[in-house]
Amino acid sequence: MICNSYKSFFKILADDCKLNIINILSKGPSTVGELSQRLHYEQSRVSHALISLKEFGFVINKRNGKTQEYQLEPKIMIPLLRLIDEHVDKYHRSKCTCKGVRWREMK
Amino acid sequence: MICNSYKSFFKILADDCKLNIINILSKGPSTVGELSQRLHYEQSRVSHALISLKEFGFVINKRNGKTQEYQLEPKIMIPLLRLIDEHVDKYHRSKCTCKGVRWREMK
DNA sequence: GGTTCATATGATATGTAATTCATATAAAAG
DNA sequence: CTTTTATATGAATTACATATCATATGAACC
Repeated sequence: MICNSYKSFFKILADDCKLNIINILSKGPSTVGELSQRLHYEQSRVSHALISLKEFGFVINKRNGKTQEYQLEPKIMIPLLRLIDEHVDKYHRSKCTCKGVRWREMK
Repeated sequence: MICNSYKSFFKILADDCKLNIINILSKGPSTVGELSQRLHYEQSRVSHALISLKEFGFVINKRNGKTQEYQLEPKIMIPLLRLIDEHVDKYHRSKCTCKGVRWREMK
């Protein structure tokens, strides 16, 4: 493996499952089970996604007894999401059919 | 199509070809042919990549006679690349075997 | 108008990462 | 120490974006 950090950076985030997770975590910490329920995803699907997000430093976790609480790594995720929001607003507001809705869950 | 702008944002960038193009364009504008030569990519490969970058507002273009000159859209790309550099530095310096090299072309 | 150079478009095949399913670990509780 | 709850791991299939190849458009020059 060489210096393909940029590719990994984007590839990891280019996924409905992980983005829906990030969207929920942007409102506060959550556990694997909670995410799995709210998104109607298999537990293992959420777990796989969280682990790859964690490996790249997008989320951090803390064990609480049996459960594992995940949250966004604020230093990267907050400015990143703001940057994307601004870009999306500017370039794609017109192309987006759902007015005022910044986010909609994706299968 | 619904509001999947976030997914598109990352999906478009999660690609060696487009990232190598962005890397070159970060040093200045270039044409399809120049990029194709420098990267040893098929012309159509570069063209496809540039068009999808353009559709999402990552690059802008200007026709110059027969050639088409592409450049990065500075408002989004400059802060984005800086943000990623910082994150990659912080979280992955240790995992990267090639010291001091920020970028290496990828097949 | 015909030819050449530069880029774009479209359809199919290919390659890679996510999903799924089965199972393993880990922690608490009885 | 067995059971239950919560999460993680691994292997195989599936799904989807990219690469390729063939062709089309577009601009300049004769």
